[in-house]
Amino acid sequence: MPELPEVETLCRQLRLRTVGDKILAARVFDDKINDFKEIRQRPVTAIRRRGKTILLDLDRGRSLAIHLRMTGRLLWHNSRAKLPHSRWRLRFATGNIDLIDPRRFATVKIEETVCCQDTLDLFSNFDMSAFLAKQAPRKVCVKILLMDPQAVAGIGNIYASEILHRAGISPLRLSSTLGKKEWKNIFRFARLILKKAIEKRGTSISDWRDLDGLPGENQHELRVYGKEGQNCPNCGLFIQKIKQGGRSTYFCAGCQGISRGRC
DNA sequence: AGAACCGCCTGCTTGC
DNA sequence: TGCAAGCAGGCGGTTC
Repeated sequence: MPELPEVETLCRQLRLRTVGDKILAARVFDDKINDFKEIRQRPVTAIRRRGKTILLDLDRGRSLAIHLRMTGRLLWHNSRAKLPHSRWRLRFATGNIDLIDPRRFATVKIEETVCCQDTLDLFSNFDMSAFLAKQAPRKVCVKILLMDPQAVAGIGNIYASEILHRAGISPLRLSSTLGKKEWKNIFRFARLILKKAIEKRGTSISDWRDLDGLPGENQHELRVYGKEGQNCPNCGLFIQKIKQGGRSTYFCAGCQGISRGRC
C-alpha cells in the first residue's frame, strides 16, 4: 500500500528517468482512465509529490496527477507487450512507465500546475500551530485523525500504527485530550519513521514495489503493524489488533495505555 | 458543522 | 476439493 515513503521513493526514481524528456505516447488499457491526448509530445519539467499524489509537471502549466490508492504502482520497463494488470502506459525515448493496479482504484488526472503551498506535508511546510488550533481539538480517535488527509498528508494505515506505538500513545485516545507535548512527540516520531521508511525504499508487505519492480526493505523495521499476538518489542506484552473506521489498527496496551480520554 | 459510514475494486486467505 | 464469504484500505462522496 503506497503511503508517503513509497510515493516519495517513486518520485525520486521518476525524477532521474523522466525530467527533461518528452512523453512520446500514452496508451490506456482500462477505460476508467481518461486518454489525455494533450500530454503527447509534452516534456516533463519536474516531478513533485503532494501528500500521496505524484505530480508530473508538463509545460504549458499542466500537471499529471497520479494517485496510486491501494494497489497501484508504477513500473519502468522496455517491454512492448501489455503487462498483467497494466492500466495505462507512458512511452519515453528511453523506456515505458506502466501503471500496474489490480484493484483499479488508482486515479490519473490533469490539473493546472500549482505550487505545493496548500499541502500539509510533514516534510515541507507543516504548520504545527495551525494543526493544534484546527485539527487537534477534533472529537475523533487520534489514529483516525493521523490518517485524515485533510489533517496530515501522507500517513496511511501502516505508519499511523507505527507512529503511535513509538510515541507511546494509544490509538484509542480522543484527539482533543492530547496535550501539546504529546502532539509534538507524535510528529517527531512521524518524521523519524517516515524518513527511515524512505531510506529503506518503502514497506513491501504484499504488493509494493518500486519503479524498477524491486521490493522495499522497511517491512523489517515495523514493530506492531501486522504483528497481532506477537510480543511488543518494548514491553513484551501481546500486540493487539482492533478495528477503527473499518481499518485494522495494531497496538500494545502495555506501552500505549490510556489514562484518560478514550474515544 | 462535524463525525461516521459507504462504495469503489479484485486477489488472496479462511472456513465449511 | 470447491466454493463462498471475509478481508485488505485511500479517500471522495453521502448520510446521520
